[in-house]
Amino acid sequence: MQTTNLRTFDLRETLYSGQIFRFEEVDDGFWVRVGSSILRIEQHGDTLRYGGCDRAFVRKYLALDEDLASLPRAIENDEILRPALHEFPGLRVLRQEPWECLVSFICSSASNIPRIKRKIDALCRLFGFPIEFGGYQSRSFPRAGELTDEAAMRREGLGYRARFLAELNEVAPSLDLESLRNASYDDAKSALVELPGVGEKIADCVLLFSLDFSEAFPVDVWIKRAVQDWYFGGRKIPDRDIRQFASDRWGEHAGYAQQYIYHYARMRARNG
DNA sequence: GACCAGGAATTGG
DNA sequence: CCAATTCATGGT
Repeated sequence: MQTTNLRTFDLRETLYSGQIFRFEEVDDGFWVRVGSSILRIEQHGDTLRYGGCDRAFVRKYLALDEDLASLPRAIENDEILRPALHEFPGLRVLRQEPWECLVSFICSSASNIPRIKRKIDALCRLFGFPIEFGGYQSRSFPRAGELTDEAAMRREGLGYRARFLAELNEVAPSLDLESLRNASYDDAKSALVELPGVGEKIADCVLLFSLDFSEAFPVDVWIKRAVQDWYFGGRKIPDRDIRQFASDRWGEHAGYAQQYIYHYARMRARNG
């Protein structure tokens, strides 16, 4: 177990903000499954204790290397987001591995979080291999090319997403997601929406959560309702106009604005 | 049992 | 181009 010091980072709020689905809170810390690894991560004040990976991985995955100098001001200046920033000052956008992110968010389509978790667990049971760390046992996330059995995925409750995943798996060998980092936001997004089961929302999730496109603004139903209610007096606004609004208002920080809107809206909904 | 959830794809203007 | 409908399944 190693430790590292932090300035502003809130592990708990970050993990519960809808970016990843393979984690479990146990004994004042978290088991986080990523790829074929199991991480144990605990936060005690501004100290992070972790095991199952090295320091470089933690910095990359938790995006502790990110330059957030101009972010607080961008959100602080938005009077609607200011309370969200003050309530969750350590909320961060993680940096996931793109294949796992893409597959996970294809599973997320038309599902709430418990259902998303079940679908992803089913994929790991079907196509992953056993993994263990610190007495915690689980299964690895399927790699590109390993989502081979559409019928099995249907039996395990993946529904119509089974066909998308099987089709995605077919083109996976020629799919270089990392190379999209070198493209413009528009070009990278255009490439992603060509993939089966990937529309603009999921493309934006992959761009924001794994490929460092901080301007990406995924519009799901929570974001749509919140933006309509908070910025447009409750009027119905098309998704395209919501994305344009976000780009105009927050620019390169739209991704973080989205994360604050999503988490804040969901936490408020839970408390009535 | 009807209806809803919630994104993508398809179909019908 | 835009709006309506369909998809698979679990929850109310």
